[in-house]
Amino acid sequence: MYNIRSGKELERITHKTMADIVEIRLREYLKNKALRPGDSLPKETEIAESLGVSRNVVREALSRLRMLGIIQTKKRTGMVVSSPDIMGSFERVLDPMFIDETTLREIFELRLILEIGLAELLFLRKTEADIAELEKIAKKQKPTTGQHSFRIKNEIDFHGKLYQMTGNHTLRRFQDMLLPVFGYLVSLEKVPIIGKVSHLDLVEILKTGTKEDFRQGMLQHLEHHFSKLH
Amino acid sequence: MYNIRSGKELERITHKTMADIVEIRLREYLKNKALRPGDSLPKETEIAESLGVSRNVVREALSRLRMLGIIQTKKRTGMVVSSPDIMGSFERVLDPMFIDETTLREIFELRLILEIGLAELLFLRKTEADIAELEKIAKKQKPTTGQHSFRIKNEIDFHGKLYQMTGNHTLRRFQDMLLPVFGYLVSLEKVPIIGKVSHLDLVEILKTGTKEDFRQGMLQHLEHHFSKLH
DNA sequence: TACATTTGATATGTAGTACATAACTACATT
DNA sequence: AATGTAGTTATGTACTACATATCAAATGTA
Repeated sequence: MYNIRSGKELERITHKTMADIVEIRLREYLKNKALRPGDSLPKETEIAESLGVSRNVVREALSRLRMLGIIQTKKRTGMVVSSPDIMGSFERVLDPMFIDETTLREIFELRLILEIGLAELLFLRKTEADIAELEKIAKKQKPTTGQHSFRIKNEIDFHGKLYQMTGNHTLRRFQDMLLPVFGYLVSLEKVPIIGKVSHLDLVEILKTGTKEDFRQGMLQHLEHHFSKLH
Repeated sequence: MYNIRSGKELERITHKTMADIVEIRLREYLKNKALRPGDSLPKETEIAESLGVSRNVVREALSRLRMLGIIQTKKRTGMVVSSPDIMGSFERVLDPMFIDETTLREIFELRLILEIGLAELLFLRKTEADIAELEKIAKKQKPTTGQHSFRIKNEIDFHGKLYQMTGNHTLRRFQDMLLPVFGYLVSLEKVPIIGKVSHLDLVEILKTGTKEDFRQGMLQHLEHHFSKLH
């Protein structure tokens, strides 16, 4: 059960436990049998017997798949394949607590990139109602009375609304998860930095401008973030 | 252990198993004690006793954290907190097999958006050597002899190189994971569609053009994908 | 003293048994 | 036909026992 990757360097020897192996075998099983959500799996005892391991080990592997939402279990009925919430599983590890500084910065960049590309979907799907709501959020922000915590909340509300306006639910949830990372890094700013282009300016562009205008506007709005990249 | 959300509608009753609860409690424990990678956890039997559950249940919960890379275990030494590979955990569920059509489309959109925003990092970090390599990849593609599988591979190589050139490792891996989804959707195309702007054109823009030129070029290159959105 | 070897202790890994519990099925009751 | 009851079954939980890797201290050797 040892695994030495024969490359240039000596890599870490990783020991696979039975639970690891069973997890892999179960994934292969799902793939090979091309099981779709709703299809049912053999019962725990059968799996254990087939693989020649204790039910205990099987349950540890199943517990993982269950957590990810790949399978669902019910007493007496047994187990069925399910469609996992892909963002939910992402969320399980995306905690600034665990993540090293480098990755945090990279995730931050990822967000900036998304924000620029957003214009595409935004101009495809924006509605009058959405723009009105966005404007309401933008107007709440008073540049002078800068309570730091409020500023961040408003920032989140505005950009969150933008993501929601794309009509892409997955994208919206992705941003939701990136928020803690974003918040963490912004909280390091001592002085609140206001971009040359305000939220209200962006709303105006959405009303009367073009996709390209919006991209440029967003770039200006996030200028102080981009300028920190190197 | 029942949970009835008292709202307007009757919502589904969700049953939390002990393993679910223990998983949550362990996450809280890590948070509250602000444990950092390297710090060690109590041993299984102690956790089981503290929480008043069997070691079995504790192991199922730990098995989940272990899979995500949040903790690592060694015999005799015990368990230590670890920094998870965030993309790795994503990978575990991002299989076109499990994902429903709607989410697949949303992920595809996500990729298109990234591709547009990419220009920011690209023009910040491109090097002569990278551009040379990119050009080599682009030249391999012969528009006439269009073996479908080769075309896809070349497509992946080119765009993969672009992501790699951003110097953002997380982004690169993110794209890697999106590839199966991308490949799946592109494979549905009967006739290979060539954009108005070719790979070689994009290379040329990288050499002599501006960020904005590149964004426009990429938009043209992916035009037939964008045109399908609504 | 310095180093190598052996031995024991310890926490995780695996196996197996037993029983609790939810939920389906079929049958009985009104 | 609707409701209630009993039996069956697969998962959920608990407990025990032992295997195994690994660290640390004790022992032996130069």
